[in-house]
Amino acid sequence: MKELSARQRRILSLIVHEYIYSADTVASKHLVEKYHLSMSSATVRNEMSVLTDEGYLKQPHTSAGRVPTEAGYRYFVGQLMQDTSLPEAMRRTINHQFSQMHNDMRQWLELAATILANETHAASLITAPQPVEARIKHIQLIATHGRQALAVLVMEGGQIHQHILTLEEPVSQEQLSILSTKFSQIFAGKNLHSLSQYHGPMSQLEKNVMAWMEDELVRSDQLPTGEIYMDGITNMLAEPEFSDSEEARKAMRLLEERSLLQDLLSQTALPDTIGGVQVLIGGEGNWNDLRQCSVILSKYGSPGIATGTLGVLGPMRMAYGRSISMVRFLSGILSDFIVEQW
Amino acid sequence: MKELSARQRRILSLIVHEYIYSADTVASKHLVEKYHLSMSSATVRNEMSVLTDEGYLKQPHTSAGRVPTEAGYRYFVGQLMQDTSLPEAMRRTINHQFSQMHNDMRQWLELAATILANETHAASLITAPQPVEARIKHIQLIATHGRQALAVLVMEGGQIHQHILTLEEPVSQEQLSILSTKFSQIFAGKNLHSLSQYHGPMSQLEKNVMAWMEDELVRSDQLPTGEIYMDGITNMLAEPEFSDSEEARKAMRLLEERSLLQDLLSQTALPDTIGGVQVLIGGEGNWNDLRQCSVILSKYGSPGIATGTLGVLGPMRMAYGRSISMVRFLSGILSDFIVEQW
DNA sequence: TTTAGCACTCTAACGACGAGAGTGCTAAAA
DNA sequence: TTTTAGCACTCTCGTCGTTAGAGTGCTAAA
Repeated sequence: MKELSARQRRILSLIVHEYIYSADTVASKHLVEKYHLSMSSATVRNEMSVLTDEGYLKQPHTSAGRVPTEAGYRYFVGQLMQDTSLPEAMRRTINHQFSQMHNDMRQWLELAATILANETHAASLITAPQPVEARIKHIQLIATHGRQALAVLVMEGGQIHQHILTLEEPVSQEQLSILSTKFSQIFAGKNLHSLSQYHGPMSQLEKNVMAWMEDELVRSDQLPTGEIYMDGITNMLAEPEFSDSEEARKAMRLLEERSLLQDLLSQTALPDTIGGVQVLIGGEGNWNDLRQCSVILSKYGSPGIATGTLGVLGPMRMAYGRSISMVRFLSGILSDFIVEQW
Repeated sequence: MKELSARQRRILSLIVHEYIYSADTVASKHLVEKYHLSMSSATVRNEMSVLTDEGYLKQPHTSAGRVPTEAGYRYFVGQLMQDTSLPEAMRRTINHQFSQMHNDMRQWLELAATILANETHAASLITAPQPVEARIKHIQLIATHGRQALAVLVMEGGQIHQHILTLEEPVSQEQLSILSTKFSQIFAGKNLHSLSQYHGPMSQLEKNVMAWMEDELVRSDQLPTGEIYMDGITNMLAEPEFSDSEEARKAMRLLEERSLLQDLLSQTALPDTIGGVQVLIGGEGNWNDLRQCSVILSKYGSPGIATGTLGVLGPMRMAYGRSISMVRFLSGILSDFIVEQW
């Protein structure tokens, strides 16, 4: 596979641009006219022919314009795309929206998902941040109602697990407070894995609490993360490539199937990586149902504290520049939030 | 609009059945053959003609079979449908699945949404249960990390609000405990509306807590509920009426737009109500985007404690009998859970 | 190396056509 | 009076042939 000449690169770039814009095959003549190229359509045709041989373009049928191939998109994203950063005005608008939120992670994640979906016209996905290396800081039990008690586990990072315990019999707040103090002293500084080292006589209540904490451990261990925030799923349906609805279903099934989605979001170390943003084109890897789609992913958070993943899923014919900037920008916002809050 | 004869009712019923099954226009001859009717197709045709005049059937074009109209479905649901209850085996299977869950509301709601979607082949919707008449029982502040504190508000029903407060400066757990006790004494038994009656000098911390509680009040006041659990959205795409994807988008947009969805789910006092289950056909009311759809809704929970809504959204050509039984059954399961747990 | 010109190919749109499905009507049968 | 057989009529759907137009690939000249 030869190096492409500057002119070939230019033409490839324009074709990708134009196709992303119009969703229609792009013809040599059209290109020359629209971009006032200083060459004839015949010349463009020759170059297009080369690009086709090299595998960057294809034509749906013999006498139609060209369309980028998967390789074409990949070359575009990796080599041609100028790294547009978001216009200042938009940054400000978005920052403003976040500043009007409460300091609530959920709300921020929802807002981020909404903005991401609206601005990219694709489906947005965000996993809740997953705390790193969890150590227990404090345990508090609170009587709520009858035989119910709320157990709160505060971790050193500052994040919280909680659960409602159903007790054998009602227990007063005093007793619960005493137990809280005891447990806090025993487990402070330990991580959840060291729970199993604690043995000895336990009341029913204590067993209850222990059982829950172990449960919490198992859960935080095996699930890469918990909730997933999404928005803009219907944006996909608006794209012409999904008008047949069978293709759309395939891609969307993946969004509903949590386990598949988790797999996808935990993808890492992929070919095209730009400043922490990963681009998966045409379901590269083994995402058969995503052959028509591209995915842009980025981690966010702070390595020492907690990390999550955010990204967009859209048709391969996607505004990569804008989407990548958007993902990167929102990743930054959420990271800052985490650092500040935790 | 005259009364329908028994035979007319029978034929209407069969047509609705058949259309729900086949998604295709149903012809007089087809009906006679498939169901071994003891009359000729001509007779059926005459009756179909009457049913068409009465507005229960229509034909897509002059020489095609009949298809139920909105009114036809409504008559079917209201008058013709025999009230099938779920087979015992299925009840057991489902009960078993729930029994294997932890006592966690979230998990139950998710499971219910999944089962509902799979069994009805439609999209399922469940709102988290919303507590009724909230009175404060206890307030607890817990130091978490630096200037962060977790504030927990326990209501008499037993449900919990919580929030992470960011304080002006670090505050020790002792101080927080003192304040917790003070606030608990002042507000115990009050509902959130009486917060505003408390005035007088307050520390920055106290103001902080108060502000949050008022906030919580406003939120629980205006939002009918919080989270919404869904599943099976892609089931809609599989239905032939949504193969054109434009219609599908309209309906799905509604699922993404939280505010619209809230409106829909809080619909109540609708025409067709069967044992607490409400059936909305063809977006009756003013749901223009749901013209092709039907919605089956039921409240669940316990009037004194907390209630939520669950339901399914599918094409008008939907298996009403099965869906209604399913909704009713799951509504019962969730109600029991709430009564038991709270 | 570029470009004008032209032949060639393929799609998309259109209309014609026939087959088939299903009805509505009429007149006979029950 | 009700049911049914028979038949003409209507409308859709798939197929085919045709055409217009878009766009290419190639060739030969600039």
